Amino acid sequence: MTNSEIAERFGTIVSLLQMKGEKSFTVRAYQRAGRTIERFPRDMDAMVAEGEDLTEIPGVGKAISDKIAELVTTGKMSYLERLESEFPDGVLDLVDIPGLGPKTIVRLWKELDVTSVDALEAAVEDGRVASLPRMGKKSAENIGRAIQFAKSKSDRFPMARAMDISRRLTAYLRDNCSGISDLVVCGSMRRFEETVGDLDLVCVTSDPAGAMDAMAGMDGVAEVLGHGEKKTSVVLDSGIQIDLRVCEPQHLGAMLQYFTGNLHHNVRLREIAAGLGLSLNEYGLKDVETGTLETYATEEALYRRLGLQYVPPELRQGAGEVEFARNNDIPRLVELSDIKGDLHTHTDWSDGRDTMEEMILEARARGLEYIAVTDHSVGRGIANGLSVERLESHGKRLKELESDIGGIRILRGTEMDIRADGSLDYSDEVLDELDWVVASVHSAMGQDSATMTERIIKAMRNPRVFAIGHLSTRLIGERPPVDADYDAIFRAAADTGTALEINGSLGRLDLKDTHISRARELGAALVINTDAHTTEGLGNMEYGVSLARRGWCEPSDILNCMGADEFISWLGKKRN
DNA sequence: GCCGTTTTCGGCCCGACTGTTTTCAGTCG
Repeated sequence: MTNSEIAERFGTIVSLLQMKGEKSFTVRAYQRAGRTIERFPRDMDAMVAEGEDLTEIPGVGKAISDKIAELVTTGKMSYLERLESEFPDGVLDLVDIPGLGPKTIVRLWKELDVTSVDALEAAVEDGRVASLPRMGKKSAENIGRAIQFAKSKSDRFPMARAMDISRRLTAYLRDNCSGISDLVVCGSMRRFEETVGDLDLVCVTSDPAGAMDAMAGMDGVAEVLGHGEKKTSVVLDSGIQIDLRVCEPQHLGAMLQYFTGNLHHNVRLREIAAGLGLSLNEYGLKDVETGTLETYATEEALYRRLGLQYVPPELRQGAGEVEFARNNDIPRLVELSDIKGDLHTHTDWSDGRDTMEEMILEARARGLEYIAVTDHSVGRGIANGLSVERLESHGKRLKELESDIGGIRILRGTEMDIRADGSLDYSDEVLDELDWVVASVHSAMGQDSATMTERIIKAMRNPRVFAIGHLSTRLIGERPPVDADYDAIFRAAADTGTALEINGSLGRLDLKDTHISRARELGAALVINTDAHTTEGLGNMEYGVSLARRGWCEPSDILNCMGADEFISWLGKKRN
């Protein structure tokens, strides 16, 4: 059973406990535990099998630990089954309807015998919902619309899609509102989660009403959920929700902090504030005794006042980072300017759009000291993979360009297929002629865990393989990651000195954050690459860096933070 | 249900908006 599946069960428990009217703190304990488990870098399955103490996990105590153990060993959780038996089937489906909370769901069930989405729809139409006390025509209409929305809405948006929407949205607001001095996209996008639920924008403007109206009146707004003086919420035709909040400049620090989150990070900060006799809200810190408000124009100042080191947005996951900040243990995370080379790029020799020359010039313009051009190997027929003969010409051409273009070192590379049996697409003799080899899985992705694990480790044992590309092969929202023993792969990477790629292409973001942390812990070397197929694709480095930051990477963890000379000498050592 | 530079018991974050109400409950983030 995967961690996600376990987390899903905990999500169900949370909904049921809320409907039961259980103490909010109990509910929150399950909520927190579920979230922690979902993101935990190791499988609960394996930890239980190895007899490890789950209560070491933050937010997991005796009760929850026992429930996890029962679930992974028997496949069932008696506590959950008991809870489920207290509610009719179908009531849980109502939880997914926005605006409908546990209190209302229970009322609908007890007072109208509504136990399914269809029954609710009928009750809205025949006026029974509107006739309930403290409900009314408008509430019933809203529920009706929410049902339609829930039926059509997509889940969270992959980062690639959300980034695109966010860019157009901020451009629209800047073009259509006068007086905007700051406009920051906060929330999960600023934390660089791999998917985004909604977009949270914070805006400083001399014309708040204008910004509120511009948001509500934008083309492509399907529905206005709220339209107040300080906050406007809309849903776009694409189904994504936008929350725009305006504030005054002296509140910006607290406002950014508040809307960047995540929830657990913010709760932790408020606890710390409370310990100082202060109450943290989106306007600043309020002295509990006197009611005086301290305001902060920057997040840095706010964290400092709380006795904390500044926590970069990517780390604000409510996973212990606040304690690190308290002890001044937040490392200096890798930044885009630390990256000196790109080690995974494609040109029109295989399935890239642009020429070698264009790609190299763009890399140089971006300030890189070196670039590996890694067109596909022969096995990628569909991607115009290079035969041994073409690979030879490819390398020659790159050497010519290195001297013609100048100012950037060029590595003759390949992104070579790891075949289904773990053998490689080029012979050792061919690989010996190359400067840099990334090996990747592109086929037979449905193999069982043991086969896939052995396949990848076999490739790593070849000293000519410098790095494994996009290890999990997932495409966010499209293709699941391969089934493999990732811990075993990370250990083998450390043993063989093979680097693992952090692929910054927005559709991939692979390794994912928790795997990065784990691989780093186990001593594997990492590289951040763009997997660019166009000159613009070289901009993916920014995303790869954000992802690496979510994995707590420092420049020393990342091979391509080395300057060209140092890196090339590392290559020589690795090969021997 | 979890947890401890306030604590092994008694705490546990805070405000905007809406709808149906005349003062607030519910939901959301």
